[in-house]
Amino acid sequence: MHGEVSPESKSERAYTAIKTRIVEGSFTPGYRLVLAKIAGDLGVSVVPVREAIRRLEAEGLVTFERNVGATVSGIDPTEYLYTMQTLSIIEGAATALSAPLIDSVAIARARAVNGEMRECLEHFDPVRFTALNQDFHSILFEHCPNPHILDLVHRGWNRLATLRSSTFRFVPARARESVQEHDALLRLIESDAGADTIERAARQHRAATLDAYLAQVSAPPEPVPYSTQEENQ
Amino acid sequence: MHGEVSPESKSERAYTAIKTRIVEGSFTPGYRLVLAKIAGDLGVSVVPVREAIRRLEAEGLVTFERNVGATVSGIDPTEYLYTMQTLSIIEGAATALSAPLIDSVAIARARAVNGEMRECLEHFDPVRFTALNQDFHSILFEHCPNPHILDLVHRGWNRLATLRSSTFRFVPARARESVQEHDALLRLIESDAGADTIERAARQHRAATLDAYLAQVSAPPEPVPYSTQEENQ
DNA sequence: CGATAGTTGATCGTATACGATTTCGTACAT
DNA sequence: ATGTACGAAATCGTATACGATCAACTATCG
Repeated sequence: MHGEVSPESKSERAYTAIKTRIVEGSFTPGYRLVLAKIAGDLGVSVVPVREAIRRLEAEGLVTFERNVGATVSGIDPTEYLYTMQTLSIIEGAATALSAPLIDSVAIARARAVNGEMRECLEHFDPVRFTALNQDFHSILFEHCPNPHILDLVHRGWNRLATLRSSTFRFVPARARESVQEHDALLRLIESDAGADTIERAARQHRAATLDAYLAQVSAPPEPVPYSTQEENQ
Repeated sequence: MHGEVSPESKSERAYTAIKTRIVEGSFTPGYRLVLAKIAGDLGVSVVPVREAIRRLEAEGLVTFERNVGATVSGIDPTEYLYTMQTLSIIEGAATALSAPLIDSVAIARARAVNGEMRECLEHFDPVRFTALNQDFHSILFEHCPNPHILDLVHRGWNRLATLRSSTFRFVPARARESVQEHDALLRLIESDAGADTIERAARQHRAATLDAYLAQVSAPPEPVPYSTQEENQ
């Protein structure tokens, strides 16, 4: 048992391994990515790991500083804001472009997922709800014919995943509205509403979640021990 | 005595060097990026070059294939289409977000640039016109407060630069319309039109260039797959 | 007691070396 | 003449080695 043809390079494996741990949350924001450590864990040398980290850097999942090292990015609360805003635009467009290509089967699946979300509202589990939320939206934008846009949407979701906020943990009230808006969105798509209408609705849907979050964090008295300056609006 | 403290790593230098040559066009699409060659030219080893290429790969400027190598991407004409469509969305949003922050000085500068473009129409030089076009739009979106979006706009422009088509070489007729639309866009911004209006105008402006290009390259007047007919609602 | 210079350890940056894979040309057989 | 098999050259992938840099700690001086 030797020489199994490995279809993916070690660099690739390092990339997916690190990315997975970041997205799944075992590498939390701020986590220090030490090259030798990771290389050791994966049983490879540092060179492939370096390449992997360069890619992750270009994607914005990790922050890199010369002669210091890489850390999982996403601590900054303004980062969340920027990411959500960007995603509202990109995902809105992706959903609109995708809409004409969504068949009734996909609609039914989306509706089923949204049903689960509705059930989930009872004994509320923010993490599960967020996961379902991603499933739901994936169904809607995954048919987007423009691969660039689709890629940007995925990157946006990954970024959000690193922030691990589960958003809805902070604004549980928003969850209920969210489910309703999902239904409305599905109806729009089903009725072949104009791309413009769908785009606006999808963007608005996400923007509303962001607004709810912002309203929430600006009210409570407990300031975060890190940096809490900036962003007045 | 020893070399001046170099604030940037060789990896960094390799990155900017390669990127510059791609954007400036001395590395044309399809160009084969041989690691050892580049390393030799830059007087470094292959390791930093590999890292640089990984980053460029993640940005989409180069395409990478395992055990084969990297090539400057952008040969595919559909790539142009996808990039333009994506950019129309991103740049539209960036311009709209930027608009409220554009002061009269910037407006004046933009108007001056557009004046040069108008002059340029006489003895038409597509390359110069395209460069001015970038200057013009840069003034409009550069104030965008969301760094992610701004970054995406830059990446989009870079991608376009690699395709080096100068677009207007293919559709010179579009140049004249373009200048007029620029004026209209400036008027909208000056009059504090709604973000929505500005976004729509900016997006439409770029989409129209894309449509003109598509109409040009496909002689048979087929309904174009990804054009911008989405004004119904 | 506080501040600053020196020292040590951890970690990064890059070069070099060598095995692995692909590509392409050439010779041979049909 | 065409197709296949073999082999050599080019290029990539990864490991290892070592110098460079940064951060933390300690010791010494005021």
